[in-house]
Amino acid sequence: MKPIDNLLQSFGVKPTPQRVVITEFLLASTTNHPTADEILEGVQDKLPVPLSKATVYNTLKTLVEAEVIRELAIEPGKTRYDANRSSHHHFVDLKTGEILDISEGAVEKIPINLGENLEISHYQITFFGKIQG
Amino acid sequence: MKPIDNLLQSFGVKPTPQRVVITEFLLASTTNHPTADEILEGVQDKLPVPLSKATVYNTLKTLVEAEVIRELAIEPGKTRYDANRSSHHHFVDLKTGEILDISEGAVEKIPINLGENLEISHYQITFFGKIQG
DNA sequence: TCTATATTTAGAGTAATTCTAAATATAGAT
DNA sequence: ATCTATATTTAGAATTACTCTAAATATAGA
Repeated sequence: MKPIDNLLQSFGVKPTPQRVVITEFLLASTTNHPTADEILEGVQDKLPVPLSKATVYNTLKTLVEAEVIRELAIEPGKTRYDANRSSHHHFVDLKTGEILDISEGAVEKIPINLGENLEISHYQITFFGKIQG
Repeated sequence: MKPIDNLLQSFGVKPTPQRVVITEFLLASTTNHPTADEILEGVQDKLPVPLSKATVYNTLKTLVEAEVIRELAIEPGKTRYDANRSSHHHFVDLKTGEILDISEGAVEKIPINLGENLEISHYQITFFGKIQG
């Protein structure tokens, strides 16, 4: 059995061909965090049957709910998807819009206390800047 | 002259009635960070003329470009607007979706070094958690 | 007041996402 | 292997958030 099949199984998701190729595509997309359209575009040739956008959206929803992938709200109006399951932050290149993952270990832990009434479960930092040539 | 008129003037934005009521509405919305639709809904009675959604979107764009307000990408698919111009982060209540501003001073500065090739211009933290009753 | 420019408007258009209903695939019972 | 119930996928319609267009209105400066 393919390793992706195992991954999906272990998250309780039945590994259909559509889900497998979409998950593979996302795992291979380390710096672009594609949108649903980009996923459809990048994946449709990898199946012997036509792939509909409804399936892409259904699959992404299934994978998000099973916590195989994460949804990203970085630019207004566009939902991007991220298959990096380790805790991490993001760096957005102000020139190109490229989005890099920043491992949690790269950023010192913030000592936080926002007051007694705010119980923090997690936080997410988005850095904006330029990638040096 | 109204203080809002002055505020808009000082950012180089001509204070039309539509812009004034939209800016007032946003300044009064400290915990909900409304969407364009919520703004249209909340503001249309405050003018003697009908307010069109094109005007709401035009005005929001003008205000964002003039840096009177900020656009927020927190939930996928919805753009929210924030008239708090001081540097701040956000706290999202996982139960209600309510979004609170967290002043920059409430969070210790992070000593950051993401490597030589990443030049950070600013960062933005989103905290997720629960507001204690 | 006149004229040029800016702003606003209603409604059409577009892009991203969701819904619907039918077709196909799959898993488990026989 | 076959049958049947359930899950998945599909094409296309529908919805939502947003943008565009062209005409009407308002405003600023000559």
